[in-house]
Amino acid sequence: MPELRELQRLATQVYFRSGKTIFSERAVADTVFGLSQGVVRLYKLLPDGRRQVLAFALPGDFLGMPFAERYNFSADAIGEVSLCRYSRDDLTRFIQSSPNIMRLIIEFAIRELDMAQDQLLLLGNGSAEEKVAMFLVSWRNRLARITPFSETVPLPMRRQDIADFLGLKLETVSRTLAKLEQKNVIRIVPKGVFLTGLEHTLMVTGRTYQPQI
Amino acid sequence: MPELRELQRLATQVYFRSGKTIFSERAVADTVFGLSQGVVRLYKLLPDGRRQVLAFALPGDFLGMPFAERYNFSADAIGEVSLCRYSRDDLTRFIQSSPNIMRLIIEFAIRELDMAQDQLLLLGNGSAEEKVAMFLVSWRNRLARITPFSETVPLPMRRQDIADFLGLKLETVSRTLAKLEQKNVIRIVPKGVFLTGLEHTLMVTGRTYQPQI
DNA sequence: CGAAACTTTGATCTCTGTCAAGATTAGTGG
DNA sequence: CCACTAATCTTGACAGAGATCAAAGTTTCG
Repeated sequence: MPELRELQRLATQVYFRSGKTIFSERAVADTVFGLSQGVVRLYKLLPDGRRQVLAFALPGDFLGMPFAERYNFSADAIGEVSLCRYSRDDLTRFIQSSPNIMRLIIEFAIRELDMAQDQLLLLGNGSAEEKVAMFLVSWRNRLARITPFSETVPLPMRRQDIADFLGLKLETVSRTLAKLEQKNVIRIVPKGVFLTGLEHTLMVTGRTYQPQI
Repeated sequence: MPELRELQRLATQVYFRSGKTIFSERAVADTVFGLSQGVVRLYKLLPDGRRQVLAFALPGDFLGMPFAERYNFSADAIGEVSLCRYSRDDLTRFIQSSPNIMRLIIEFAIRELDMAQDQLLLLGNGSAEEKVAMFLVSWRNRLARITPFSETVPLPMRRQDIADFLGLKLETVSRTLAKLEQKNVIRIVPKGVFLTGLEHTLMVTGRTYQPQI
């Protein structure tokens, strides 16, 4: 689509170091980001400090929605991150200029919604083992779209991040990974896991998250 | 907005009796529905029969998304329901005809996404009591937008539906309602509850679901 | 009225959370 | 490069919220 070239010109490259917050929930969303490199955790906080990680964004993902007044969640860098920053006004003008782009945005929103709903299914119904297994498989599948496929899956995020994503405690994540290793369906390696027969333990659903864009 | 009159002419009124399925997940979405009267439960199923209720739709809500190829969830009537049915092609043409409408759709999608993410926060972090209390308050608030405000909140859905919405078992929902009644923050009445000091028990978050459209 | 569906309540069990102690890894400065 | 400290991760023991199993009570509806 020729419009996408145009979009490039509106972007400013920005960088964040590991752990830095890119934006915070409820802040006015005068900029929108597209992730170029690295991994970003998107999350919401409760007043008492409990946290729900909504997603781990990968290169190609949008952070924040055009047309949303404020950010609906916070985002911070997991490792070094580089982003395209767009001014919201520029982006809005750009989007409004083309029904094609409009439609892309709607389809993007629908995919996001579907992913969130799949996660609801998992959070509401899964055992710890189902949750962790499902997370590993869907993470592997998403990575496979942007890097050469490998059964050794890097896990740049902390155990605490995974726990908050799955609605578990970090000890439970750790124990569950150990259990999966006992079952010989994964092997835990530094900063990642090596997947073997994991799919078979996933009777939870034949579906995995559809990667975006 | 004058376009909304136009939209009326594209609709066919349809009716469903209590318990009937309006559409099923994964089916080709050649029609889109707007809910006129009644309550609809939106849900996903796992192969083994576990169910996640994603939302209870109220009059004014859209069921299914324009531009989505297939339904991402199933929907059935809770009580008698009347709907506006639109052919997807008609609706697509109509939407594409106006950037204003396009934008409304995007904003609708964003609201839906935000609601889903709030529910993730609740499912991942809430105790049974927080979940039930939060459900009652947000349900009351949504109803308040379409019917004269009343502290007696009708609950047309089954306990099982509430349980599947909150990621609990129906016995737990029943027990938790009983506990809230003991605490004198609700009173259980036939087909509903009477709310008294419930907000105070909600330290979970000051936020409640934003009703849609 | 009677059967089926739904809800409540009770007893027990189990998974996950909680608390705590080590082990491992990462980061820093000498 | 190594020693030292802080952060992260693993593992253990125990407790508790919610699940499971079961039965009784209530509502719905033909």
